[in-house]
Amino acid sequence: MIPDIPVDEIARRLLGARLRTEIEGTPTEVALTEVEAYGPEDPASHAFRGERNANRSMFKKPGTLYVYRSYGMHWCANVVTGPVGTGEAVLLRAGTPVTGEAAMRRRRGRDDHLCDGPGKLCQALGITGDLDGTSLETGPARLTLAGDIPGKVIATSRIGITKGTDRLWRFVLVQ
DNA sequence: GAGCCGATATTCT
DNA sequence: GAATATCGGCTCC
Repeated sequence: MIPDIPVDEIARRLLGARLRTEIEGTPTEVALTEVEAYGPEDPASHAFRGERNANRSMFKKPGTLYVYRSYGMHWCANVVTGPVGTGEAVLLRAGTPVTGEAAMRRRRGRDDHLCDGPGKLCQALGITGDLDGTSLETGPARLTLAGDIPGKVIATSRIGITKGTDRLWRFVLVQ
């Protein structure tokens, strides 16, 4: 499912892809609009200092879902990309609702800003640490790549990091 | 809309 | 004890 190309190129191609979850019988789906790539020898990456308990699934095979807790209270979802053991992943930062918007409102407890941030995206889709390490092909959360990128892509520096800020590996879909 | 700030878990120094 | 791939609520324009 994940092509064998550099992680930043994969990140770019994930824009417009559909991420669908079916949690407790409730289907929800978004189209991705914002992602960030994290590569090997990348000081901003969780994998930079090697494999640990918390980032174990980042080293699994491409197409694995890597979920981690951020700032103690939010979940963030990543798509593992590199071959087994490399620790490459793409952080899914934001999307637009496609199906199950009512369920997203319920989970989020509000009617706006449903999935315009990494933590919010996970909450809207019902993604938690329980899904860490599951397959995006056969698990409760599934990814479908878009044929073409539906719009214009801009690349910027990544958000919320202090190292590796020179890499323009944050990709945002506009229009 | 921009800017501050508190809440909170896990890891590393 | 500090840092961190954040969010939401609150201010003040």
